[in-house]
Amino acid sequence: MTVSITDVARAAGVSTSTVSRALRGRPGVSDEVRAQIATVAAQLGYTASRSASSLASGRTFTIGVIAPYIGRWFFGTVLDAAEKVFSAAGYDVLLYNLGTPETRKRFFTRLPVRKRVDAVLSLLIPDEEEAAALRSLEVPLASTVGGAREGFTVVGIDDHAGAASAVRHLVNLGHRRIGMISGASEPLHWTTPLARRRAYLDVLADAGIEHDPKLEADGGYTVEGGEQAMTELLAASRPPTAVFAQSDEMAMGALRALRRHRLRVPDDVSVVGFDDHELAEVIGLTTVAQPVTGQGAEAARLLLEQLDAPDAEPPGHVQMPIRLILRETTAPPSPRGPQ
Amino acid sequence: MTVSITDVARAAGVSTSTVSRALRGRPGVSDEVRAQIATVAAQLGYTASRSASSLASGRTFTIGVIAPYIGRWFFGTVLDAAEKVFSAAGYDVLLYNLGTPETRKRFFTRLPVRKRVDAVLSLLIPDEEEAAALRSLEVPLASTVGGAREGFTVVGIDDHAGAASAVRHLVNLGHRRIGMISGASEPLHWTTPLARRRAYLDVLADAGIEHDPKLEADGGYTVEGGEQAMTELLAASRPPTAVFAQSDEMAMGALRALRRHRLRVPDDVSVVGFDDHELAEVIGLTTVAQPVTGQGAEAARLLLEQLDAPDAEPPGHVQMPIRLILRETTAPPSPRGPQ
DNA sequence: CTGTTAGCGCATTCAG
DNA sequence: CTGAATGCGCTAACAG
Repeated sequence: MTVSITDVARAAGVSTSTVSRALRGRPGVSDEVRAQIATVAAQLGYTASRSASSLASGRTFTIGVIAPYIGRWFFGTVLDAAEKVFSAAGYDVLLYNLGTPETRKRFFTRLPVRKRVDAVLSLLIPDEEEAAALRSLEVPLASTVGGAREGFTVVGIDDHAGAASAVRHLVNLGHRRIGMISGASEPLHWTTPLARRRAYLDVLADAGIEHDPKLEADGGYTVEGGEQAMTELLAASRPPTAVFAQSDEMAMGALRALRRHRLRVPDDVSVVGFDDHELAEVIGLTTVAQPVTGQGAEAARLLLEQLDAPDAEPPGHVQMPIRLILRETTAPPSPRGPQ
Repeated sequence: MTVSITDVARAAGVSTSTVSRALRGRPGVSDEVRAQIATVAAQLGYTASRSASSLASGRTFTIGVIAPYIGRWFFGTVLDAAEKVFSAAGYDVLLYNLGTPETRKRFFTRLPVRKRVDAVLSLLIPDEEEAAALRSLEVPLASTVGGAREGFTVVGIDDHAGAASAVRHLVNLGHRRIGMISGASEPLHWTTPLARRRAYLDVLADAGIEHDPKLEADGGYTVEGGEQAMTELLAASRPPTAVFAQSDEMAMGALRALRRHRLRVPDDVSVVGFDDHELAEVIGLTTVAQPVTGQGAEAARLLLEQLDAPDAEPPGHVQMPIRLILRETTAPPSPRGPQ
């Protein structure tokens, strides 16, 4: 039924080892024979069985990618970019969507990628135990999120600097009551929201603005969460005149809440997001842009580099540039005061 | 180094076949021995090599998913949903991003999934040659896009009915000059935009409205494309009072163009989209909703069903429900006329 | 219920 | 430059 290397060898009148060498471009085959074999293989529609060749060689030509979500813009975009780099180099991508605690736990205990991938790209921040499990695979590891981590090549951004630039922008515009909608604070090892919050506090302190805990709300990184969080902030006795949302999706939720409350943006309330979501421009959202596609591609590239040169010292942490993009959702506070 | 089935067998004092049977839950092993083996395997941190077991059994427990994009909302969402179903059933997902003509061509000529997957889910519409290539894999095939197709289980929507409901809505509001921003018309086998256009023409004809080719523009399924297309439409001598965009992303681009032209929505121009993108609600976009998550999950489920019962006749075409969602971007035409 | 024996399809020694 | 032999780790008959 399905054509194997033996069929090609027989049809070409050579041995299977010659076929193997010829097709993979290894030395030790005359150009003549090589061309002949290529022709025969094409005719027969031969493709080497990945299972068999990985079993024999130990290499899988497959990269495992683990992510907490796929449908969400940031992750889909990183994945898209990384996949292109991998496939261009002849690697396949094995995808694991680890959104729920159960799937996540099952993945790390059973480690289905063991002996199945040549490297792993993580789009989620593993806790210490999970990181150890990944290291036990003994393959190159990379990540596009979180801070530096032993055994991983992390291609990230300076979350503190990014968040600081957003909040400082609001301060410079003259805002004093600045709220924040933060990302999920639940998994403690998820350092991103912590770093961004730290920046928020630091900038306020620098500006001599007293921190008001009532001006903080959790938006869980979703549009709905952002909407709820904004609603909470508006319910305060003295609502903010400006809000820093830790992600564009939450910022969009905030915009919706403001619209429902008949508040104008930026006249009544200013809003800054974080990410530069593909629709941020459509909406006119002021935000901190991070090179999402670039992060995915760069992480993939660095992983391939390690695969090519296993002995070289892998880079630990690569910082990608960020920049504040001013659009239409921020302005000086209304002279009439909040509301 | 890495622990194999032989190590487990030796440690448990049984043969490798018993270990194999025990760990895969096959009959013919006493509960006692099975439990013992499970313990030993866990202690040693044993995971069966997928390469070896697929080579031996012919089954890969892997599903190939091919998509034209991943970062774009529709595809990311379908993929997310499908992956969850597959992984819950113990299957891994091999992802192929076939966005460019080159990657696409390479995939279909080399067919890297051959002997590597137990089934294929396609998020793109293959042309006849590509479909034949997939059929040659001799594994169950499913798709979430396009119309019925031989050898495929297609979980789609009634594009004609969906588009018709959108255009009819505009007609019912009293619009006579109704424009359309269509999806990429380039690959001829891409039937979706054709079906939606057909519906547009049909509804206009039904309403006794003469079709004006100047009221159609191509938006290539992107936000930027939608913006450009809308700009073109506005440049017409008699611009439309309402526009049907074949995707929400193009509708969002249209909204942006309208804003730039200082036209109010829906007062000056009404806009309807298609998809119910996650941000459509945030923007208040009237649109035709399709159950994207449901389509991905259902297609995955049907594929697994075929894997479980290879002899059963696979369903050819499953129609998922659609519905028009009225929000804030559509209203009767302004009594003052266009502009 | 359990062990023995053969491959699955290929890459890689080692000879020639 | 080429072919013959060996084994990667596992599953699937086949015996017992």
